[in-house]
Amino acid sequence: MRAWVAFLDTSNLLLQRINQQLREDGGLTQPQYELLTRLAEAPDQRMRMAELALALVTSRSGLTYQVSQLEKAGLVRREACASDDRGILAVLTADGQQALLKAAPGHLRVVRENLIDQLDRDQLVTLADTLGRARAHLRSTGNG
Amino acid sequence: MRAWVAFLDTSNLLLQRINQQLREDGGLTQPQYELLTRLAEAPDQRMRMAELALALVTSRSGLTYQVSQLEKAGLVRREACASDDRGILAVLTADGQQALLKAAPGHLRVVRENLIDQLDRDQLVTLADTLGRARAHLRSTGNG
DNA sequence: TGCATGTCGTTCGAATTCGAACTACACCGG
DNA sequence: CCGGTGTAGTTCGAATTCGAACGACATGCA
Repeated sequence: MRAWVAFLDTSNLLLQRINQQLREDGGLTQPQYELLTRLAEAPDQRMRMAELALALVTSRSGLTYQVSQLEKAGLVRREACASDDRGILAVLTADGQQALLKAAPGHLRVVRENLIDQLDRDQLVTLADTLGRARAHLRSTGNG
Repeated sequence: MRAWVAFLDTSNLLLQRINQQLREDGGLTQPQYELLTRLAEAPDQRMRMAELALALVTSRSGLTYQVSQLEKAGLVRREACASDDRGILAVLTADGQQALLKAAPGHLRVVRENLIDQLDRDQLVTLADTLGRARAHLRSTGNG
């Protein structure tokens, strides 16, 4: 249980720092940064809404809101899905790329200073493996 | 970086499950459960507002809101602070105790099933130590 | 004592989140 | 082709969050 409390505290503290950093840096919030990152890593830099919502662990309505915000800011574009008329693809724009490149260094610095540099390499590898395992279990039992 | 992404995902997934479980179980939310727990662990089951806000990693205004909600529900009581006329003490009531006892088993079960049981004892100890270290660093560099 | 600075908790408005209800479309068995 | 069931994305209202501004009190120094 000690582990869980430490886990939650660390998560909250880090998110606090990250949001603070991103706000000083430019107009992005943490959820928005995360969203853009997923799009940047996706094939053709586009993703289905439902898939994106799952990846970001947010509700579909919440995703609709954030994508709308980013679309107004010109960082993301909506596109119809060829294979499914119901589907919408969120696509990263050139401006979105730029915003991500601009915000990335500060973001990486905060994560590095506050998490990575506090641990040695073994601890870090163990942490990634351990949490990867927990995440896999959580995803595999999704709502069932 | 893999570690940080896994960290964030796991945290979000677990919070999702916990909130879902608590909602099915009875009227508490996760932040409220966390708040009551801190009070239950505190000497005389009471804490200063500012101290509580720090412990829960939330804003002071956010804490005011949650304490007001819990006060309306009768689970928490506000008390003046003897040593500082500005201060307010949040105090756990008997009903608050009851609510905590009622919600605890389900909460513990979810954390156990989804995190603790997925790891062996070494991993768990390492995780607690590792995150404890990161948390200590984050707290020691608080806003400075 | 009197003033300057800082802290405590609250209030306020804006932004973000969620779940439920809804519309449009896909898919399957007849 | 056609109804029945399920999924995709959005809209809506309610709840929660934050930061900034505020009034009340504490603390240090002259």
